[in-house]
Amino acid sequence: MPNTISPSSSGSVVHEQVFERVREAIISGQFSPGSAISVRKLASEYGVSAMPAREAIRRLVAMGALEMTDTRRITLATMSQDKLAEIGIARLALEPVLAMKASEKVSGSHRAKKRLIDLLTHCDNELDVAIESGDATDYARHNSEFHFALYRASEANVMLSLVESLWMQFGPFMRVVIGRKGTSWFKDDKHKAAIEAIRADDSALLRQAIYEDISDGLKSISEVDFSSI
Amino acid sequence: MPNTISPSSSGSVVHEQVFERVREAIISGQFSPGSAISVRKLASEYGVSAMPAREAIRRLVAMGALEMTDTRRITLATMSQDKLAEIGIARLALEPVLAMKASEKVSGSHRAKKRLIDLLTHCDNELDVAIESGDATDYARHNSEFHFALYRASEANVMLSLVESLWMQFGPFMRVVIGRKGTSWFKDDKHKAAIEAIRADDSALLRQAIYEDISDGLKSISEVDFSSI
DNA sequence: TTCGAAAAAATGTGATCACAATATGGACGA
DNA sequence: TCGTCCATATTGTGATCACATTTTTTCGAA
Repeated sequence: MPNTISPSSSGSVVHEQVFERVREAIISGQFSPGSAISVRKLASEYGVSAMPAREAIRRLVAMGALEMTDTRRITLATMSQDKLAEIGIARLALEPVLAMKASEKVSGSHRAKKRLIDLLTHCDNELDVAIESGDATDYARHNSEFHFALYRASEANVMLSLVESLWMQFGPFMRVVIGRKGTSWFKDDKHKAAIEAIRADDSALLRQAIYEDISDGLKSISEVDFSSI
Repeated sequence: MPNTISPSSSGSVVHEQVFERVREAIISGQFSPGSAISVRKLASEYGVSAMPAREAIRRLVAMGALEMTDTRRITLATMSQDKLAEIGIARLALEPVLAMKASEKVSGSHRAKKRLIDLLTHCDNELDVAIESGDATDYARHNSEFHFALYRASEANVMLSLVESLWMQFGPFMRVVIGRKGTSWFKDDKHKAAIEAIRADDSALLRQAIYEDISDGLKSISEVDFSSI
């Protein structure tokens, strides 16, 4: 039981720790779309009682990461053409703005800017390793880490929460697509361009880079056959 | 205790009914920003046990409608200049798109289009009554009803959920602002222009009308003194 | 072997209790 | 009158149980 939650985990509230763990797992694609989740299974998996698992699940359902069937069964969110289109529109509308805000935030402080650039460079390097090795799970995790490291720097928590919700909804689906098409299909991201834009304090250019990064990614998966996922 | 939840309420799940009731109350501004909420109080107010109240609260916290203090107290979300700016950006990015999608959805069916126009006209008429009578609560409720009647017609549930989250966050604050400045301050909305745009199947024009409606509303409250709310 | 009905297991939900932490109100002293 | 401290009430959280419903498995008949 390597997933057992230790008392030292961040946040002394158990249901919060469960939520964070599951969130991480969902975004990095460790669950399959439509797969079943249950209160007791989740509880025993993390070595907690039913209550924290219930609360974490309730929260994940509210964020759209989990769905409840008509018979009150809990599953991971599924994907459809329409839903993916919606998520694409929302991502393109929100994430470039977050990126721009992040750039503007750190442009005033050399220290903060360097810290962000270093962090993003680190994430991107790990991403390149994942692409090289073809590990879809690592790719999904490090790609999300790159984006959210950038977005978090904007300190725009309201919009950040919306974007998190979006990522949790397409994360499991994205993981399947990556595993099917191969990580190399997604190697031409705009991450290095984004880092350079931050370095140049060019928030408009960063906005453009993130927009294209998202747009390209969406294009890569638009011709996927949904019926088999 | 007129708020007691009856067994016949929609959705046989109690915590869902509690959630809906509180959500409605929050959007229509029946709570003050920062006011205290507790599990047991909410439970007794709706005549239910603690569990459904807990689950409803958890869900509302996940949507940003409620906040948890550092000492684990539950309060209604508060507002700040930064937060309002974020909400404004997100609203302007998402809601006009929802409106456009709604217009495109109903433009194919005369019956659906007429139904939507009638519904929106009804909402707008009630809104005018609220403006006339100066009832801030009625204004808040009917204004939200107008917007969401439109957005729901888009059948874009992912984006709709994001927008709902935004409204629940600024709803209580908005209610205070309306009560302070008076409903007549908000009488120059673009609702009638929006209805006409739908009638003309001009989704771009509708998009513009909703954008301006939101933009004007934001402008009206941008000079509010936050420290007293 | 296959299909369907019955038995068994699993599941979400609601209710209640215990507990540690926090907030509240009042008494007391300066 | 004002601040400090303490007793009390309130609160979020976790744990456990019961129950109705649903899912899964089992087993026997065709």
